[in-house]
Amino acid sequence: MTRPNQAQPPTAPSSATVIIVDDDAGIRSSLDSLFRSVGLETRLFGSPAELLGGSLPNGPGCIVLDVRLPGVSGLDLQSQLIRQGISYPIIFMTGHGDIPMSVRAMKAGAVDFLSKPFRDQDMLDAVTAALERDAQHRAEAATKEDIRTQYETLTAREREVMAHVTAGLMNKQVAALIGLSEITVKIHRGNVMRKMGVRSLADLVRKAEALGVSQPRRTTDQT
Amino acid sequence: MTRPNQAQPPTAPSSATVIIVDDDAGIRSSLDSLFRSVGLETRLFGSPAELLGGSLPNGPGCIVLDVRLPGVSGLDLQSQLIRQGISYPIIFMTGHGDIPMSVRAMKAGAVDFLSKPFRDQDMLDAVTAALERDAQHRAEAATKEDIRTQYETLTAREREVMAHVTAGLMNKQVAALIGLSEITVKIHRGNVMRKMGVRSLADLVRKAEALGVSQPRRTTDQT
DNA sequence: GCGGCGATCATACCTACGTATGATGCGGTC
DNA sequence: GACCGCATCATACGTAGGTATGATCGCCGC
Repeated sequence: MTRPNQAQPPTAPSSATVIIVDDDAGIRSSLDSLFRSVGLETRLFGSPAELLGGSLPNGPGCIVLDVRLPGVSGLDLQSQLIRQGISYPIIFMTGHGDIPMSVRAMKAGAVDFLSKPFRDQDMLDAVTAALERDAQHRAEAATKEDIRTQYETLTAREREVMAHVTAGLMNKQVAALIGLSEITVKIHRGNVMRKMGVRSLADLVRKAEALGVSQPRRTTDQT
Repeated sequence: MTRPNQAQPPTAPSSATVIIVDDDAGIRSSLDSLFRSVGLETRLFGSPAELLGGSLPNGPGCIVLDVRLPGVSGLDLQSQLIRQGISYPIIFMTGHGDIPMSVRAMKAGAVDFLSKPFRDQDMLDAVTAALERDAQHRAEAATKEDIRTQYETLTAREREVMAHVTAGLMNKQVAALIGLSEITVKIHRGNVMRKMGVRSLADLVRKAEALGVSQPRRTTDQT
């Protein structure tokens, strides 16, 4: 099995990694085969500890996780990963699950919850959905990260001015509010536009929204 | 049972309605008592048909639904309500449910999925969560509806100008783009600001974003 | 056919924005 | 101590935005 398609767009499913966590070596092996047969990379772990100890791939992917695991349970691992900011979508498998367990997992954001035995196709469908969700999440996170990187080049004053400007205040109002002359506000404002990589106020407002900066303010009609 | 609390804030839990759908009159009755005991209004239905035929309350609320129902199943009813734009959060109950059923319901947006018999407190917790979700949803929908109402007072030209202006174009660019003089664009722009009830471009941009109007445009640094 | 509304444009005036030039002061760093 | 980044402000000029006044034109409904 050679892989003739290495130079593909990074969002292509074939460059994604499925992280398999199950204490049954047989299950790991058959899932490994299943995912590799459709061109996916895999990483196998026998326990949550192994997963947390080992290094996770950086690229797109998802986790396929048995609920009943040695040490920490799958659901606990889910919470733990969420707390650690590891945001791979999770698909649960279980041999002896019950409804409350599945509901808890889904409430916590699981993509799917499959009872063993499951059909290969069901698992592949779930993984496809998970990878789509991951790709979506990554795209949003990347955009937001770029904006945040730009925002971090701003000085304290520039951030202050940005907040007020994107809230809809005029330069003179900003000046009065933070005790500056209008010309100084203009300079800061110009710096903000340059550092944030925008050429219109509209785009600056959008970036400010993405960052959660700026108070929306009351501007509804009359005085 | 008089209702001494008619003049309350609309978001107060006690003014919310729980819509109960179950074919078992005993269950209906005991759920009715449970919810009324904590100050909630109730509406009882024995089948999906009754629910769809009857008139639903306009105010905040949620639906408590048995999965197994005469005629349409609870899950089908869920899809149907979604298609009809009825967005009450749904809590499922079941006596003989299985995991795939619960997963399907949760994927489709159910708040919770309780197996009978359940503890009263679990049901109340689920309803509380559902009402919170509903309140959140209503607040967002109301805001968006207000903005849309304003947007609908705009003429075709005004909407066109609004889209370009909120995309970050200058008046003269908008004018060239749609073949007008700059002064005409200014007039439309002024009308847009007035009709949309905003006094700053920043606020207009935010409303445009909420409406999904305006193309974000490429403004990243260099030419 | 007349009135109203929307659309179009011109002139004019004022305000707001943006930037260049030049200058001062402060708090760090090398 | 010299240098640098940041912040501050003034003057000045050019562009962009906003609105008022006034006018023409086309469409639609009464």
